[in-house]
Amino acid sequence: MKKNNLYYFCVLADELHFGNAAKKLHITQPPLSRAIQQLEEELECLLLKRDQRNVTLTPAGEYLKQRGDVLLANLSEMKSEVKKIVHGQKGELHITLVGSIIQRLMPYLKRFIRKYPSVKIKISQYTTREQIQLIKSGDADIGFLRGPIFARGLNLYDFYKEPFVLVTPRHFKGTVSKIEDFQQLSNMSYISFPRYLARGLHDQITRICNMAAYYPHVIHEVHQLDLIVRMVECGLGISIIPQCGLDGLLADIRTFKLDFISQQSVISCYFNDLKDNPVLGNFLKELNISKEVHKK
Amino acid sequence: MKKNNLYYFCVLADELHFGNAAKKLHITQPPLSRAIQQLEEELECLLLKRDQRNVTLTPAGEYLKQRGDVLLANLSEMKSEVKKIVHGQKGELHITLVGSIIQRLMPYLKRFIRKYPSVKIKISQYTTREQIQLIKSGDADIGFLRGPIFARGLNLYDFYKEPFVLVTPRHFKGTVSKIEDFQQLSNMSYISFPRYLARGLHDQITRICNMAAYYPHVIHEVHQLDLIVRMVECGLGISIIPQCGLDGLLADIRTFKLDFISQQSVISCYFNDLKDNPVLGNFLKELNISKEVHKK
DNA sequence: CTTTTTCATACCGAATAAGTATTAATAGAT
DNA sequence: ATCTATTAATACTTATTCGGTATGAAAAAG
Repeated sequence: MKKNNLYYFCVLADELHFGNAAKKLHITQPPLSRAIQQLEEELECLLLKRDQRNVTLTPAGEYLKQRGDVLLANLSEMKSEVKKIVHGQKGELHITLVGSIIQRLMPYLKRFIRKYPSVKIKISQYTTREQIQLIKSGDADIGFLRGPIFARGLNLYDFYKEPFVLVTPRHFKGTVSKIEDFQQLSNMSYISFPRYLARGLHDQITRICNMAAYYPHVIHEVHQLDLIVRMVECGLGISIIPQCGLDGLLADIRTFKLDFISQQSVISCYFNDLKDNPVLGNFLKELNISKEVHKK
Repeated sequence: MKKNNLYYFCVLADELHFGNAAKKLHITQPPLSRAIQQLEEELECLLLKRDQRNVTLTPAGEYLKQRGDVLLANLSEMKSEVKKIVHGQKGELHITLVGSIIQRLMPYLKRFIRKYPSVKIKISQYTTREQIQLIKSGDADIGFLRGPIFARGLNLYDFYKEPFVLVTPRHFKGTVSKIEDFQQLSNMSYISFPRYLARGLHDQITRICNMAAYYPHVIHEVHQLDLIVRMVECGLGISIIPQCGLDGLLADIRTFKLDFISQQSVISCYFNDLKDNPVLGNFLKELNISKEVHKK
C-alpha cells in the first residue's frame, strides 16, 4: 500500500467529493483521483461508485473506510506511544534495593509514580552483590545498595548517608557515647553477616571496630539486617548496623547511635548507561541526581 | 509515515542485521539504512542501538516492533477481507419475499449459505408493492414477489411458475375440472385481496374469471393468502390462489388445481444493478440465473 | 442550449526512493 | 601492534513516484 493512499481514501470517504476532500488534504484534485485509482488497482476492486454527479461508497469501500479509520487511528496512537517511551513517560523501570532502604526511597517513588503514571515499576529486593550483577547485565535499571562498592563502568550516586548504630540486648547496662566505651563490649558476643554479601559495608564496620580497638567475638553470621536485630533482641549478642536497619522494627533492645564516629553508612545507587532506558533518566531527575555522574 | 518504512523496520527488527534484512526485503543495504533513519527522525527517537558490530532494539524499538507487526498483519488482513467483499464472499444480502414463497426458495438458500458462510443473510417478508420500493431504493438486494409486475429499471427473472388453485369449503359438492365448471360457482361468495397489494396477480385472476365467464361476488378482502384459506375453511366463500399459498397449511377445504387453464402464477425475482452488492451476483449464480437478464 | 459542476486524463517538474561505489569503524586474526 | 573482514553510514547517480497545471468529458442546472 502506498504512502498516504489509505488516509486519502478515508478522508474522501468522509467527504464523498473529490474536490472537497483534496482541499482538506491540502492537495489538488487530480492527484487524489489517481491515488484512489491506484488503491482500487491494488485491491482489484471499485471502492467508489462515481456517477458523474455523486460519489458513493461500494460495499468494499464501506468496509475499507471502517477498518481504515481504525487502522490509521492505531497507527497514530502507536507513534505517540513510541514518543512517550522515548521521553521516558512510558515503559518499565526495574529497581533493585537492599531491603532496609525501601522506606527512605518511598517519598521519591511516590512522586515519580504520580508524575509518570504509565510507567510500570518493578521493585525487587536483592543483596548488594546480586544487584551489581543485575545492573551490569541490564536486567535491572537502578540499584540501591549499601556501599562503598567497587564496580567498574557503572554510574554512582550517593543517595543517602546515615550513622551506624550499636545494638545491644535490653539487659546491657552500660552506655556507649564515645570511642573508649567500646571496651565494655569486649567480652560480649558479636553478630555479623558474611563479608561476601556486602564487602564495603563489612569492611567499614571492621574499620570502626579497629579504630575503637575493639575486636568483636563473632559467633553468628546471618544474612539479613532484621535477623541480626532479632538475634540481639534474644540476648544472643550485640551488633553494629546502619541506622535504617531499625526502620519499621519494633524490638526490645538498646541502641546507641555512633555519631561520634565519622564513618557513615552510605546507600549508593548504581545504574547503567542512561540510553538503555529513557525512564531511568526521569527517575534520576526525581531523585535530584544530575546527569553528570561519577564513573568509577 | 513513509511507504514501507514500518515494514522495513519490522523485518530489520527480526534480523537485527542491515545486510540480511535488506536481502530479505529485496533491496540493497543503503536504502534500508536511510529508511530506518527517516523513521527515527519522524518518531524523534532511536529505534536501534548500533554499536558497530551488533544491532539491538531500544525500548522504543521493541515497542514499535510489537505494535508494528500487529498493525501490518491487520493491514494485510484488511486487504484480503476487502477482496472477499469484492468477490461476494463476504457481506450482507437482503432478500425480501412474499410469505408463501419461502419454502420454494429454501433449497437454494441452504446451498448458498453453505457455499458462502461469511455472508450474512437478511430475509424479510413484504408485500409485492413494498418490495418494489425497497429494491428500487437499494434497501433490499433481491425480492421474490408475485408477478407480473411493471417496474422500470429493475432486473427481472421468472423464478418459479405454478398453477392456480380454486379453494372451496369442504361442503362444496361439485367438481371443477374444465372451464365450464365455473358456472356452478356463480352464486357463491368470493374472498379476494386488495388489488393495490399485487396488481399483476389480481388482474391475472380477474382474467381467469372473465375467461370462464364467471363474475365473482366479492364479499371479503383480506391481505394474506393464508387468511384467505382460513376464511374459505370456515365456509365464508371460495377463492382462487396460487398453488404455493397452500404450502405448509393444514386446512379442511377442497382444492381444484386449475391446470386446464394456461394462466399460471409466477414468482418473479427482481433486483437492482449487480454492482451494488457483489454478494448478489453469487446468489443469482446459485439460483442459476444468467447475468443476461431482461430489463423492462 | 448554454453554463456549471465534477471527475478523469495528459503532461511537466519536484520530491523521494533505490542502486553503485566508497568510507569509517571495529572485531578478530596474524 | 598491524592487517583483514565485517558492517553500517555516506556520497552520488538514476529511476520512480507524487503533486501541480491545464484540459477534457459528461451530466445536471438554469
